Amino acid sequence: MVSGRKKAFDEEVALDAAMHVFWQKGYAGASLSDLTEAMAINKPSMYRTFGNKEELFIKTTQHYVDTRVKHLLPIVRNTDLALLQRLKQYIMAIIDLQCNATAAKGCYLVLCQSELTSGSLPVQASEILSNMDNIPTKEFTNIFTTDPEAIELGLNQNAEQKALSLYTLLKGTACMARSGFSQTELEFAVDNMLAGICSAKP
Amino acid sequence: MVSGRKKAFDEEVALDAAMHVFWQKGYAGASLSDLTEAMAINKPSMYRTFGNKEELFIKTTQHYVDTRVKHLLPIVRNTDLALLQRLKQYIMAIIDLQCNATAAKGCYLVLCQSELTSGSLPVQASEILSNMDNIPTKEFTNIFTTDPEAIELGLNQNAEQKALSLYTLLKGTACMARSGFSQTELEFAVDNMLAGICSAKP
DNA sequence: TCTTTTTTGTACCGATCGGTAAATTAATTA
DNA sequence: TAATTAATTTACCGATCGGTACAAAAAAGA
Repeated sequence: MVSGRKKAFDEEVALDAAMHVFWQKGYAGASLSDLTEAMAINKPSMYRTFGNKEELFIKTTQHYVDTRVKHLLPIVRNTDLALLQRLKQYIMAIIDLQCNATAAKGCYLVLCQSELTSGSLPVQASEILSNMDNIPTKEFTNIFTTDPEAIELGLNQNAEQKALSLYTLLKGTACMARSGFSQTELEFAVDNMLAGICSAKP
Repeated sequence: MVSGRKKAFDEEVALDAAMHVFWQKGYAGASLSDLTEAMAINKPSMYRTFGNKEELFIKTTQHYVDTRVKHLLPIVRNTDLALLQRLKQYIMAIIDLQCNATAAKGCYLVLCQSELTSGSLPVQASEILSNMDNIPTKEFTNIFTTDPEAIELGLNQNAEQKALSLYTLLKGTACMARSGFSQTELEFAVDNMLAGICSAKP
């Protein structure tokens, strides 16, 4: 076994606490004092364990995706359900995350992506957030162009625009959730957008 | 005439420059150095003319509404055009503002409203931004419940939810615009949402 | 010209920013 | 037990934050 004093905190717990700070304040708005206070450790422990503020942010971002976002994908890929049902369930699960998260409202990624244009983010963090900005649209587009049920509904026509419409909606609900709107209030917007996508004429 | 040295800068020009800085960096992210450099004045001139950072922000926020947002309202109130045409034109005019502004992408208000929950905004600025968050929904709701054409289309049914759907969409396009998406790409989302709202069954 | 009024430039304030040096404490190995 | 290794605490670093004191500069009235 490795010798030396034992770490007095759980890295995962500290990471989750830091994630909530970034979720609430963004990258630039979260000070090291905010972070280390929430993580219940002091600065040298943070720097020793996570590197620096940027590396901590990159790790919390990955932690957010791994623990909050990634596990929602099977919902929309579960072909046991009808396509529109899965789509609705998946979108509502995301909105549930946006509205009913324990500490911070809205979406961690949407908030921090708004800092991209500000130029306040370090380069590596910028690239990671920028790359994540295309994933949901690709997922929706892939479903619309390959799923038999989607093709039957005509969703393969202008698939990418329809996918972009859903992603735009989700960014909107993230903002609305941050402003305090409830999942129930936002559900109507989902229904309306889904209805619009299905009624679109080629 | 009032004696004393003449001001060497135009207040309106300086205000517009400050607005663009807040538009790009948000309230907390915009430092006084950023602001005074863009305004081409030094700090004592700024404090003498505008008070402090918060008062400057309040004035630039009002300046944004007055010069960028307010003049779009007649579009949606112009009953010479068919309802859906005006709605589309109005929404597209807002998206034009979000996508094609000279300096900063996205919406000044949406960006700064995301700072509300962060607690990084002074109280008075918070209240102003918070109050503005209800105006568009009220405008849409008012149209849906009073306009004869809207009633004929059934938009008076669940009017507030439909209004909230459009507002959610606009917040989404603001985020998308900030990420670099074009007005053309976002137009499809508008068409889909409008189609969804009109196809909604009571 | 001389005084008064206002703006400007410079230089600074305490507080906080992200980050770290150095010594202490705790756990392991020898 | 002694030596080694790692984590903790405290105290500090230069830079920047929002904000200001003070004196020089420029415009007016007397």
